[in-house]
Amino acid sequence: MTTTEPTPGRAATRPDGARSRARILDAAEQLLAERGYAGTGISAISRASGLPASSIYWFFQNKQDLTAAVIERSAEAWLDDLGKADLEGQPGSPLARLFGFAMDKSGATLPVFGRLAILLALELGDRDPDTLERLRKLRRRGNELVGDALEGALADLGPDLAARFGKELAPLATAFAEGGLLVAQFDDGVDPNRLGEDIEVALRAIALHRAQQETR
Amino acid sequence: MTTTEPTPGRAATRPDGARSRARILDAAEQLLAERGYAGTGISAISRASGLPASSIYWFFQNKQDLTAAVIERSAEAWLDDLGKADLEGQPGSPLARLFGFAMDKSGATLPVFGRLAILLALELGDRDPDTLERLRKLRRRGNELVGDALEGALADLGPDLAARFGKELAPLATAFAEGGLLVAQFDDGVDPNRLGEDIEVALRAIALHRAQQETR
DNA sequence: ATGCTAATGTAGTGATCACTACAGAGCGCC
DNA sequence: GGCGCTCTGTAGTGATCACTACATTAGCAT
Repeated sequence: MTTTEPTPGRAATRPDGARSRARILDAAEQLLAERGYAGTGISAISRASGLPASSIYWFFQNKQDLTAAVIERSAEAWLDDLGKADLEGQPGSPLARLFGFAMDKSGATLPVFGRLAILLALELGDRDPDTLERLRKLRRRGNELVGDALEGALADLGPDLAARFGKELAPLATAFAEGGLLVAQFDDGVDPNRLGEDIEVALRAIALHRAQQETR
Repeated sequence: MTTTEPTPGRAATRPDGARSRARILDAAEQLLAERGYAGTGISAISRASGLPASSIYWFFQNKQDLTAAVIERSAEAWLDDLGKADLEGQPGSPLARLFGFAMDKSGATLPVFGRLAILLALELGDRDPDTLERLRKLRRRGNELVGDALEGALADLGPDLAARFGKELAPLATAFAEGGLLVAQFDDGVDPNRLGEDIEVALRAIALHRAQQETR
């Protein structure tokens, strides 16, 4: 019931086929992140990609399947960025570097996958548990990367505490980042350029606070 | 062009009319907060409210008008709650009390207006500037209330700093709260019950950090 | 009780929805 | 050069979309 496979949804074999598939994914990604699932029609994706609906249904079983592919691909890109940011020897603290990469290149907005994840999770909710679970799993992988960077940022608390709170607080860190970037888009009063620094300060304080609470 | 008034959208004059209007708003509010704008059909609202579509169009001009009314009403309820929480002499710090009220009674979820605002802002975006502006204005009123509570929570920094950072950081506080509650709904690892405390610690640290940065 | 109109019921408008059937184009391989 | 399969173009499916026209019911005032 949860597995899906009526008309397999072919993979591209010829080079122009692969290009078409990518164009469809591009168009669908942009539209889904911008207007949500229900607000994005197949005809709109067809128009934006320049390919007929029959091509869309050649590569993908149905709208859900296409959406799943979009999610997967945009998450891949996001995780790649996070991974790169975590490694390269760049200036700034690990967390600040991470937020530099996490923010969209075009400005101080949520990365596409973040928008997609929040919008789809809100809109589909419990009515599409498959998609929800897919998003959960991908976010968890992101949180692991954030956790590594956070551990680095908390190094001055000592290795034990840093390791523990890096893992423990990673979801909170992404939550704050997403909330901040989200709100910054339609609410002046949140400065996205200070967010990285703010969040780092915030998490260090929270870690210290939790540590103190326990020793007492 | 921005003003809307083709078929005025009557107000209820008879008591049963008022009840019907409220039922329509109830159903629309729940569905909109759950499935978004595009995902909520008039027929679904009709079904959920038990009233025919013609009644919906008796009270409201069109779907946009109905949505605007839903936003306005749910914001009113939200601001009421925030106001009450700010005044009553209850235990806990002002901010923690605020989050107690801000969270939905049914559990640790975003209040309906918060969900509505984020979902609609994400989904409609720049394509519906009227709605966006309406949301902005209501959120600003909420931020004022949060600012007052935050000022109380930062009282130990001295009256000047408390007043300044209460106002300055209020949008960030709501952003963190919204991000946290949002993520907590589909991501374990964020404990909504600790959020109030976490955010208070976070904001105090951020305020101190900013103050220190300036005096140096 | 009668008249007025607020509110509901019924039926339908054209447009768009996701999706399909199927023929034709054009590339890849022998 | 010809065959086969991938991909595209055209056309149309029934269902649902927001919304309307209009007749009918039912509450209120006099």
